[in-house]
Amino acid sequence: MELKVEDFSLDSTLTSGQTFFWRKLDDFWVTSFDKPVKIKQDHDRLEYYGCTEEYIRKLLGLKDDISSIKTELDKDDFIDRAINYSTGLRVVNEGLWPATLGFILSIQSNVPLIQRRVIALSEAYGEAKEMEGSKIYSFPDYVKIFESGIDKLKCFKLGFRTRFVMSAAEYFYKHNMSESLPLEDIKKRLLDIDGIGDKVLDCVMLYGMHDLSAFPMDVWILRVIDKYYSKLIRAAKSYKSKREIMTSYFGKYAGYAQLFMYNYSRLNSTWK
DNA sequence: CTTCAGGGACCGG
DNA sequence: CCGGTCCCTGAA
Repeated sequence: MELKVEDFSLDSTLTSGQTFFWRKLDDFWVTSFDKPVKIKQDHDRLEYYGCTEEYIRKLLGLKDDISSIKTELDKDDFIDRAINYSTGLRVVNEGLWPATLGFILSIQSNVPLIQRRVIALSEAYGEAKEMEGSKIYSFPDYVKIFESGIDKLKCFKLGFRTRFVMSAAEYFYKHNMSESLPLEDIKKRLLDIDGIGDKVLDCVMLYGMHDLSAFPMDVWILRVIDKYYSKLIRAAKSYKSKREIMTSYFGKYAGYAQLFMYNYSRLNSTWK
């Protein structure tokens, strides 16, 4: 199966720290959020197996009108540079639970470490499925995590994140966390989970629910806005007040501005 | 060997 | 709002 794309880069989208459950096997990127899927890009052509075109377009943010979004966000010199540096980048839409687990595991961690943790958990709490002869584990299941108990989870050396992961698994197990709930209800519920604060919440809403108005601020973004948007944020000290200012500045697509700025700010990072 | 930071959250004051 | 602390890993 294949699909034409424009202003899209599979490599940069999947290695930009939004999603942690992809592996590159030969020329293909492979994942299994529920069933095994593999995708390869050749210029403006995406070649994919294991799912529908609709699935791909949703998962990789290909439904977004990226040129309109970039035009609307292009409000100053700095974001203009970030936009031009981020050709092909899209905000993914990987689902509520995958984003919740991924960004709990991201706390005080670097990207390769997060990826290793998700892979390791998938081999214990995911389901092994076959794809063209090779075994692919699906995303860690919160039911299995909860039912297996805390002692097993400790084997994965997640540090203080162990109880956070169990808290999330228990919450998803016991409550109805449907993605079709109103966004405000989902936010309120997520904050009841031990290990989800403002920042992780914003990541889950942006990358898990594709709420493009969400504006997660990690240490890199905070450095950037302190430097380049100091006039805007002025007296704002707290996370909430800074977020309020930045989202009202960039508008309903603030999440894309955040992704471009994050990507641009990591030019000199150690793992790129 | 030690030190430090990595896409923070939580608790106490 | 501020500052200390939490667990683990890898780089310096």
